[in-house]
Amino acid sequence: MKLYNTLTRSVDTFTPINDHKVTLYTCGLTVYSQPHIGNWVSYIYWDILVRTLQADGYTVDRVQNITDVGHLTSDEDAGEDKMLKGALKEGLTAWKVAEKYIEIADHEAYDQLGLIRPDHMPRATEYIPQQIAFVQELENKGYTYVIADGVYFDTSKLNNYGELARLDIDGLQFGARVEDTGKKNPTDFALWKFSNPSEKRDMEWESPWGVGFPGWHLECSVMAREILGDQIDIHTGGIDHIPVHHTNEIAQTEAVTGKPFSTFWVHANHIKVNGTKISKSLGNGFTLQDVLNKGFDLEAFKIMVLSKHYRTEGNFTWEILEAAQNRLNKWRMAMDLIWQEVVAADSMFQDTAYTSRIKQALDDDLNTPLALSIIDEAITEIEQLHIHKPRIKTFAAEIKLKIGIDLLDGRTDISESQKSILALRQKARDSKNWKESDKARDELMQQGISVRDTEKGQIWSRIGR
RNA sequence: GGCGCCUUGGCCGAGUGGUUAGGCAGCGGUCUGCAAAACCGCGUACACCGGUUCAAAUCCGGUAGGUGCCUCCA
Repeated sequence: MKLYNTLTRSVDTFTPINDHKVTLYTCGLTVYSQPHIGNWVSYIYWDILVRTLQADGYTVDRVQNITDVGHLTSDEDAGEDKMLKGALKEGLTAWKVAEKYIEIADHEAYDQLGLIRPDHMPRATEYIPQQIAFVQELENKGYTYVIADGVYFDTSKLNNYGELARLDIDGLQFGARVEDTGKKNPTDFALWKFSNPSEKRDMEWESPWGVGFPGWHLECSVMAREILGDQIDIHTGGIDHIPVHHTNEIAQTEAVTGKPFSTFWVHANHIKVNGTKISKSLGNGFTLQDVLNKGFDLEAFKIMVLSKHYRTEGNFTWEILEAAQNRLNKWRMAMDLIWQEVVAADSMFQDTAYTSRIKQALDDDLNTPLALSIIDEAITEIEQLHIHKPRIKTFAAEIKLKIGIDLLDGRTDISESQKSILALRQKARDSKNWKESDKARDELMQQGISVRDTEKGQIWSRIGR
């Protein structure tokens, strides 16, 4: 398959380090508040990435971390601790806040959105000794220095620092909005922060340098290395991570290992809400529950997300979501044909003609909008009664596997009594008893089943789900 | 202020030099009552100006508007 690599700024053919196994690391959520739809957008794309790699015959070994330790609200010295902030707000300890939102995020991602669960979901707090050991390695190699508030990474020791983001180091200066805390270079970042003695922290640990907590970027480098090894195939994240977080992950890991960290860096663009960006600090993000409360299916939300490419910026409005819901309804209603005895058109449905094109689209840098348009084509052909029931079922199974959307989800044949109403209606129609036939139609409609008359006879479909 | 990105028909959104994207909404029509979320047909779109080329939505330059990062965030 081909993937856009932020390192090279081009769409490159993907080849893993090992023949059939792909190691994949995804930056996970910081679990201090309710996830919003913007958070899920990226994970929906990474889900497609995993599915596509699997369809290409790879075994995917995937790590998605859980950031359950509070790094500061700023990469610099100033700012509040996010976990503490969340804890304070809810009257809980930082540990309890983490527990709460881990549970919520887990439910939303894997139960509600039906994403594939990563193979490893390590928590930052479970890797404290390893993080300390990692900093010691950096210290031994001479990449660190200690100042009043913590242990810092000296970015000037690397000659390729900032390569990923193409940072213009000379153009960066100690900014006016950042206090000068004694860092040697503006891009230097904390590896280990010391606890402020005047402040009570829920989360702090002993270290060779003093009591404190790990810096923001450390956990990803450490957990990726501990679980997947020194070098990985793909590292994913949101575009916001390019200039700082991923840049610093690369700096730390490559300083320790002396080898390229990840072959591919893949970044998802953000979705906006009504044209402005979603930001946790602005608190303007809708949640999955908001989507459900408005009567939409989460699969419609997934379709809305996938109808744009992962690298282009998206926008969320209820109108756009409604269009996606209508599209989903149409797909599902076509599926109802597999329960019905309709006379097929001359040619029969060719599932593989569509699924191979879908695979091709996904292999081309995850072109999900194109893949969805191919589903549209397939559905149109099915609606034209080019039917072959086993192939429609195979097609639906393939869509579920490759796209993660179950077209047959919860759909069943109509009941015997509903079938007899249908038969009665046909009888009434044959004798042109319109009053009776309309009554039957109304009765079925009340049960959520619409009937339409075609030259091939009556066709029913369930409305919505 | 510095560094980026974006601009496709009412809405969403593929497409990177010449061939129909697709969906949603809308309009018209079809199927021997009506209806229908079904089918068929309809929009001749690519911000603006200039350049390159036999040929540009697609390449180059400029203009305008929008937007992102430079503070946490997918």
